Amino acid sequence: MSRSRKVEPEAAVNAAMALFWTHGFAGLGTRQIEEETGITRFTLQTTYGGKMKLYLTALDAYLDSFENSDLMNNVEGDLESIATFFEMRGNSNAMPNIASQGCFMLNSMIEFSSSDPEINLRADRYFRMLRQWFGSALERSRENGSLHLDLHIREMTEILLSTALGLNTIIRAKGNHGAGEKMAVSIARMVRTWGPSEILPT
Amino acid sequence: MSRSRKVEPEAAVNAAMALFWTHGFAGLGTRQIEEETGITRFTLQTTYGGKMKLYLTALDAYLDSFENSDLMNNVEGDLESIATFFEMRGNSNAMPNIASQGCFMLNSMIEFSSSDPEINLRADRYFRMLRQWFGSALERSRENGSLHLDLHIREMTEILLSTALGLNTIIRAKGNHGAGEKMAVSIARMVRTWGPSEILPT
DNA sequence: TGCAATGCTATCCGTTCGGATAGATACGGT
DNA sequence: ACCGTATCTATCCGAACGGATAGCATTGCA
Repeated sequence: MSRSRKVEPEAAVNAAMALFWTHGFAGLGTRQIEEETGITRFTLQTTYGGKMKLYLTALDAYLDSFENSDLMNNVEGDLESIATFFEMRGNSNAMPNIASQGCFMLNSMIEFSSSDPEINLRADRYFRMLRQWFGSALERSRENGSLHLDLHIREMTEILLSTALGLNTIIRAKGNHGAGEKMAVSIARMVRTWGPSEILPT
Repeated sequence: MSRSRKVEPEAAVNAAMALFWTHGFAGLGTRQIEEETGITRFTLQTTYGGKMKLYLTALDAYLDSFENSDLMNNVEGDLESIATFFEMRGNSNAMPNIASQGCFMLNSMIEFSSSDPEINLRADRYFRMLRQWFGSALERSRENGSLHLDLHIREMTEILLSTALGLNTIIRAKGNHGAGEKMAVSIARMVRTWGPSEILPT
């Protein structure tokens, strides 16, 4: 058989994910990938198919872990789950350090604009996931009778999507979750006003 | 005296703005700047101080034109102005083509993260402008009695900021304003529910 | 009409880019 | 112990990068 790998593929992809997440695609060189992941430039070509393929692999891994997270698979999700989602995103203690770099998928969409079909596919997957999760949580709230009747679920879903993107933007721009805390708390509180009680504690 | 310039500085900076806006900083080479703006690489160094300085100049011009726009200087701005702002942003016919590339400042924040002090200064200016405009429009609505008493102006300002960022993100990701229309309309409608009448037409 | 000033053209520089290649090395089945 | 195989190390490549420089062209004023 063959010589054993210096770095396990999973660890390598995770390390590459963090690097691309932080520096973007154009901002990260293959030599830096080599240094910080342990992947040699040779292996980058032969095993991972080059820089762009590795990037897409890392992005897929990112979306996979998002999709497989406890949060996204909580079949009991309702209005309160949504509020908690935003509160967590803006809380430094609840999030890993890397999340201070915003959202990898969002960063990717901004860098590539809509010019790369492979990126577009993944962006669509991301939007689908978020809309689906927000939408079904709102539906569940409606069924529970804990959502105002005059709210449009489709429209509220768009609102939630936009605020989630905005929150990740400001976190990246400021470089820490704390900077998004005020925004996250505001969003969470707004979401709760969509529930039956609309009294806001001051 | 000296030889006259081939390209007027203002036109050159505007052309550079559109290029950086579209391709980002790392994604745009000095030779491409040369070809598409008429600025020679020589002049880029001597007159504009290099690629980064030109980028910052273009970014400042972007923020200036934003600050000096009719919209931002409407001293009568209220809840309806905010709703209109979002509707316009998502309307292809009301926006210049370049706006399908999202917001130059947002793109810049994502690309540079929080690593460049010069970019951070401009990001802060941008946030200040948006928060100030949203905030004062909300205050005016409150004074007019056309804002729900139980709404917190500071928190609604954060919501509006996040949705504005999110809207620009999705427009860039999709490559056209139309893609943001559903989101924009949803945001506008939510804003109007903050007014005295909370009945939503279906 | 000549002169000083400035932008122009053309070329060169060193660096870094992503990727390719050749030979050394380590591994596991036989 | 040997051998095939896959990964390693160590280069090398052409291209593109941002920037620098020398000399030509053009300008308005003296």
